[in-house]
Amino acid sequence: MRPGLKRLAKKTRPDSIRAEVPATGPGSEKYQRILDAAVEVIAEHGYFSSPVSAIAKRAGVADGTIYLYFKSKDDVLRTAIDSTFDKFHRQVEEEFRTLHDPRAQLEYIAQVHLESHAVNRSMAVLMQTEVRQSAKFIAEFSHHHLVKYIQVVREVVRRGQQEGIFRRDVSDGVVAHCMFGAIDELLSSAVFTGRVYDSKATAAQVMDVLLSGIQTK
Amino acid sequence: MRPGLKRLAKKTRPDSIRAEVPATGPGSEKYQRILDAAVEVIAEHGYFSSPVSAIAKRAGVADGTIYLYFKSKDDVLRTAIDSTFDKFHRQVEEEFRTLHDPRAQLEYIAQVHLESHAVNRSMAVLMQTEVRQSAKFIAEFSHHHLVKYIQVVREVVRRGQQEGIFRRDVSDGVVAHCMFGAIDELLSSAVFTGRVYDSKATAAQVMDVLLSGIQTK
Amino acid sequence: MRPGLKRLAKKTRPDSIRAEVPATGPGSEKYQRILDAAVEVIAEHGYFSSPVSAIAKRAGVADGTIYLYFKSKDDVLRTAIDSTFDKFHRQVEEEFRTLHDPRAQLEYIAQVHLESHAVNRSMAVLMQTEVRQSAKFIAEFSHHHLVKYIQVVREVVRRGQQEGIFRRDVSDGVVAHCMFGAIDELLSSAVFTGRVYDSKATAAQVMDVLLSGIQTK
Amino acid sequence: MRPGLKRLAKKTRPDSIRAEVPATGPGSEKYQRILDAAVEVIAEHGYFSSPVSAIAKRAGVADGTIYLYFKSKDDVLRTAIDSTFDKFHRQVEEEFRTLHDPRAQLEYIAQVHLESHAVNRSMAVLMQTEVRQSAKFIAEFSHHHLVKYIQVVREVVRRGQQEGIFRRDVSDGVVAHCMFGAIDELLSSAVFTGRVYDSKATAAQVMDVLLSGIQTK
DNA sequence: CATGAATGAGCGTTCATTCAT
DNA sequence: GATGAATGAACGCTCATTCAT
Repeated sequence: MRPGLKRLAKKTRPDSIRAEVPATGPGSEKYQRILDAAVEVIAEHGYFSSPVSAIAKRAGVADGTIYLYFKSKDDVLRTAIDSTFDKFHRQVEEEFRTLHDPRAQLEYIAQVHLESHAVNRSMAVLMQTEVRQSAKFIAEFSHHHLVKYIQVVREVVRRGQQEGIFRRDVSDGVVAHCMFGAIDELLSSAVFTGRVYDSKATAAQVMDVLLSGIQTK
Repeated sequence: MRPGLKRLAKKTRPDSIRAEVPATGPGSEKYQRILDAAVEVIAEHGYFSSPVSAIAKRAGVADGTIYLYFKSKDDVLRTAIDSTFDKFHRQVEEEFRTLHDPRAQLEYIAQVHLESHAVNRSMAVLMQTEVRQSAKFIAEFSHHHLVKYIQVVREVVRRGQQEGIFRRDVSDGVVAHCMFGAIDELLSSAVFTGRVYDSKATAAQVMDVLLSGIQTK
Repeated sequence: MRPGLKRLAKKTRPDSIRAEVPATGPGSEKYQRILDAAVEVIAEHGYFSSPVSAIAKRAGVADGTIYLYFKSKDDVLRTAIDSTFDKFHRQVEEEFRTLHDPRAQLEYIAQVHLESHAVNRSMAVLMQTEVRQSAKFIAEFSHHHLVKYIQVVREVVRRGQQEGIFRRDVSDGVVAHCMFGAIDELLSSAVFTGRVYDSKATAAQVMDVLLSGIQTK
Repeated sequence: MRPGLKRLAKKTRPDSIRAEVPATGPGSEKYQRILDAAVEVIAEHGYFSSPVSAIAKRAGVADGTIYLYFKSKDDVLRTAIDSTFDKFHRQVEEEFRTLHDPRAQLEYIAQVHLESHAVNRSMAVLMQTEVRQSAKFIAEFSHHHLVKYIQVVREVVRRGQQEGIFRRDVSDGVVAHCMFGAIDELLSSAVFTGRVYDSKATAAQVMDVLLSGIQTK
């Protein structure tokens, strides 16, 4: 891509040769190893109780090496959280292309959210423990991700209301927060107790409660 | 030493009466001032960014004084969180003596939970931001409180199921987590955005969703 | 590797002629580029605030390359200072072959010294800011150069005294230090304030003061 | 002084009892010990080669203690340099009250300047080695001090010119820089070689050269 | 010759905790 | 009981230097 530009700048090194992955870039193996190590260590001890040296050790690199790949300790955590949310949103976006029923869409979101536990337990712990921390640098950028998540749910709820599937006399915002909070709490509880569950089945149960309520008719 | 001063200050109250409240115990005024200061400061800057000296300054005492009342910095935070949960449970227990309808009981819990924001904003911030921290010393004992909260809700749900008010085909655990999570997330969102709301009205909305679901009949 | 490129650049000069200048020796182009870059960067930020990587970048070489041409970071600075003093002494020596009047000799030294600002401003800054640093490795070898400078002036003064042009009742050492210090301070002041001046005119003024004093007769 | 104000704020602690010297203030013994240690260590190894830990060790305190008395490592050096210049200016100001002849005034300045070597050799080294360093934070505030010194000399020179004692056809700025430079260089040379001299006699010699020139009549 | 990723010792600074007063 | 000066371990981060390629 943009071959003209590149060729102009580095005429002697054709794109065909190691065009991908700059040595210390996001794609390199060490980059990923550091990220994974950081997620593990921070999940175990918390951000502030995880010295950079502990992350480096877990990743099998020297302390200083971390700073070849990331600007700061903050940057490592930020990157890990960003990429998790990004993956979540990409997955949801992809599925929504073929899944149009609002009920099914909500259930899909619930399921993907709950699956995170199984996919990467450390990351799930980290998301539960650090994302809402009050340290301003984390809180502020994390908040942005949560807002985006809520917005996606709100849009689905609004569409469901327009289509007459959902009640119009409840606030889409309240519903979105309730749904996110319910799922997040189930996940959180599992994270803290070490319980495992079936994501699909649990998602179905949550949706049943959300859609029909718990009161007998 | 300095017996004159002491006598001057306490002259009106014989030692025999103050015996139950040790000078540095939970009842003393300074004890409470330190706790309040800690909650405020930690709510503003986070636990790890709140030096003990900042808490001492806010409380109007010397740094060292804190260690006459608490074993450690951890201990201060732990105590603050403990007492908040204790108060919550006492309040719920008290109300349940006269409030027996499971629906009303759940709504009462929701309302008290949501009210915490208005009652002590700093404490609400702290509960949202520090309680789930992964720093082991906080996470582990916090978990105990959350479990107790969930258990109270589960019992109410189970009673509702026995009384035929709630559906029997949903798990009381899932319902409890959903309810706690929904309320907590609404509170959390308000904390982060600085929004204010009407606790009673919001509690009613949440209960409406939880009891009746969002699906049109 | 990349033999084509190399051959293109050096095609006109057979190896037999380049034999005297080892590839990484003082005569090579890269050697000089590194020295120049070092002087510039150090003049801008100071020795201790100039990472080797910054010098390498400015010189357009890799960090490691510097160590092919110099033993250490110290060595780069030392070499730069050495070569500046050497050039100064060579220039003075050359001129003295045809310039024999002690007054004219002193004025020539003053002028060359003051000209350094115009010739290479970065080098002038570096000479004013780093040469007297207390970091032992710099201070000690710099001192040697200053001593040599003073000695040249002393010899001129002594010759002037022998020739009856200069008073015999003042110490040649004191005079030499006064002259060096006066010129150096004028240069230093210009370096720090960014002022520019006419080297010849300023040299004349300094010599006027030194030769005739400031007192009215 | 300002007893009303003080009494208002601290009514219970009469001024007569330890009215001077706040515990960590500039007057305390440890404050001075740290300053002295810093001057010594920095004079020996240079600012950037003097870890705070080395200064602390020399002062016989823990590393952290330094930060109870100074804001930063910079602050220690800055304070040392400031107080030296302040003392110099106070001394000159004081003497000028009774010493009015411009020639005598210049000679007094020269003498005080040269005496610094004997008074505190480490401080003299530090003044020679760090004051003109290029590290911006030092250079900029140091420059301010040098400018003030030069200004004092210029004023004396101008007064001498008005009184007809000094030639009017030489620039007061050039004369001031020459004089400062000459003295500073003599001092510097003594500092680097370890030579000792008689301040009064040397000051007299410098003034002789400056006033009468080195040329025979 | 040239590269630049990797190293790890060393830096300035913070802060929970202690203890002499 | 109360103080706050003092401690020193621990932190995040930098950078001179090496060495496999």
